[in-house]
Amino acid sequence: MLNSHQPARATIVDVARAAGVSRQTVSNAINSPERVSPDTLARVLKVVDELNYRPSSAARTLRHQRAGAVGTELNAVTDIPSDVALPFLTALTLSAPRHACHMVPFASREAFPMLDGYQDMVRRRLVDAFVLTDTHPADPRPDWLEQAGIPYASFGRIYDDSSRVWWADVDGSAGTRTAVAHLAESGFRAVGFLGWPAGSAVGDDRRLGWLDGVERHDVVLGPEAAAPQSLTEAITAAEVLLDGLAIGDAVVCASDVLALGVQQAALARGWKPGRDLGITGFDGSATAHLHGITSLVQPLDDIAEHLLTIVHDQLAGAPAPTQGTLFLPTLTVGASTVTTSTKGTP
Amino acid sequence: MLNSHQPARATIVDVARAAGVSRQTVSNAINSPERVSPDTLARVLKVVDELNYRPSSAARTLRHQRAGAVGTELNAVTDIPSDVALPFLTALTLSAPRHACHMVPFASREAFPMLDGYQDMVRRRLVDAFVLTDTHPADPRPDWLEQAGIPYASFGRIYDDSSRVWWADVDGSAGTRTAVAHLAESGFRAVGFLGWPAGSAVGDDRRLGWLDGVERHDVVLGPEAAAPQSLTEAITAAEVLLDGLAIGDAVVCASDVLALGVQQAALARGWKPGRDLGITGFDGSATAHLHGITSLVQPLDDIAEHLLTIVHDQLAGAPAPTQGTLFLPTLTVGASTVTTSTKGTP
DNA sequence: GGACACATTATGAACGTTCAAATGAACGAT
DNA sequence: ATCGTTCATTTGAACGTTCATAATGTGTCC
Repeated sequence: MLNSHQPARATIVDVARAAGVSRQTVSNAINSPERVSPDTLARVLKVVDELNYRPSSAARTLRHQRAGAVGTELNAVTDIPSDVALPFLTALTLSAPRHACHMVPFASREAFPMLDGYQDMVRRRLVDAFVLTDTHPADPRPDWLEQAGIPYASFGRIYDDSSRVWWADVDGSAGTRTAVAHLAESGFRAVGFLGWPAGSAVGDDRRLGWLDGVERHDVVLGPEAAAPQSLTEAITAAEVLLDGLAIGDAVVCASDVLALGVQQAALARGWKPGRDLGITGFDGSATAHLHGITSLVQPLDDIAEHLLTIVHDQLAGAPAPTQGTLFLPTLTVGASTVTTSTKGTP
Repeated sequence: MLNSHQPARATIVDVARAAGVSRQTVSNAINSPERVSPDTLARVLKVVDELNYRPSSAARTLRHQRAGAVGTELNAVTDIPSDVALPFLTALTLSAPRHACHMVPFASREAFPMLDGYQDMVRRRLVDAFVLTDTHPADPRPDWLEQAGIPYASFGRIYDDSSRVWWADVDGSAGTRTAVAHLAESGFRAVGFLGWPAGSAVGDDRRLGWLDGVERHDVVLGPEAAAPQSLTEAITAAEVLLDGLAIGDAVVCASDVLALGVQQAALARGWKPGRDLGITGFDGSATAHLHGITSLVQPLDDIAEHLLTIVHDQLAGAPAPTQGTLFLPTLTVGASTVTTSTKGTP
């Protein structure tokens, strides 16, 4: 008996009846208040409040032929989720109400038929648009979505084709340049680099920022090494890298996991991160936070807001921008670049 | 011109016309195929396929007075997200289609007015039910939802009131008991415990499993210590704990972060995790995976499936269960409990 | 005072679907 | 031959909203 029936929910006609006006006047009071006289507006809104009325999103969707929802795929294929996936989804979810929509996540364990989930959501008209993540070269999704006329926005460059403009990304080289500047200010001498194997666009970009930063600031060019996104391999690579560095030097890393590898390798040879060796990571992930590693935090809130603006504009038929947008990461300082320890060397 | 208009989407009447039948027959062909003759069924389904028809979820929602969606709140208040939040949401998202629904996340930066998001989604009829996470004692949500007649299911016990039955959780004591058994089999001698400060129901439960396991298996009771969910504090506590242990002993931890603290403390004194000291964590988080720590993986897929079944049953008016459900975590072995290293001691 | 502009409110229709009830056809049983 | 029965299919209505349009009132100008 407890959960037999939800309390009868008020509809627009209930409000209209109670306020002594017509459906349409209630609709106007909510959607275009300027079209209704001040006193009736007040009366209607009072009733709306009393009855706790909110327009049914389903009815609106049916009428407007617009779901008011944006789909986004959760990566359920790899076991280890990206460190930024949840914060990014949270940022999208927080931004969505500002764009009068909500997010609808979907996922699939199949690696191959990537488009199925997208097709299904479109056909059922559950979403109007998509936010893509983890776009890679030869990604079929942008192509398919454009041909189907479905708006989308990608977190991450679309490498396929430079004519694609519906994306926002983090300015990697600006980030590592900032990291070098910070290390220079903190008094570190030589600055090395631990990146990913060459060929990754994101990684190459971050490496360039390091090179550029070293040139611009008062630090010595240190050695560089590369490792895949794995802690053990990062440690191995870091050990070699540290052989070419001395106490008082620093390492800029292309990711937080790589930075963690450097930190572990440093600790293994008795170097205290921060005091003896500067280390910076990239992404501002929970991993960096947990281990006190200075990192470059991605402005996920801004990016999410921008991406939803993009799809909103597309739905409204606004003209396309001429290019994608880069956002600057911000440096958060952790123990790994703080030289003045309580028992530290001057 | 590119994205001027999406291709005209087929509706049920389009299919009906093309197949030479009525709306309702198409509807039946999709929803109750047994009610339509075999040959017309085939004909209709063929047209459905050709036109790529899928019922509009908005129209269905309006007709059925059911959103076919389940809301779940993303924690946007604390900076550091839970390690299991994303895998759990992914599991829910994967399970949802099996229950003919989809997930709708929502979030708020406000810590205080927790119910606002829930109220809003219900009033707009965007969701039929909720999946709760991070339920805590004196949590207002279960009470409010039950009074409002809104189905819900909680991942995590509802401590308030034992009459609450709409939850599923991980069997913590069974987990740590399994961990002790594994350590005993692996030949570790004494087994200590690093937990959270007493008073947390989850933590106390996991501690009991350790005690119980030590009693049942051929290991010596080691010392115990406590630390909050912070790496630096975990390391500090672990240092004290290790003073009471010797090479060949082990530590069971209430969480992966605590286990990481033990691992770091062990490395700091030159003990190799696995070979010299067994370490187990809890949750099977990305942290544990990254650092090669043996952990107890929560069966998130099963839990998600169960929770959606619960809300589905509530919506269908099925009788309530008599109690919540516990799920057993499974042990994944990492380097932190592997004694036979390539260059190891026999 | 009548025509006109304007502001405000009201009415019919439609979005796409499914339920409830009606229609028609086939088939035995009486 | 007629009457139920059953099965396959169709029709009318409704879910709640907003668009397009119509109706109403209110004042202004000549």
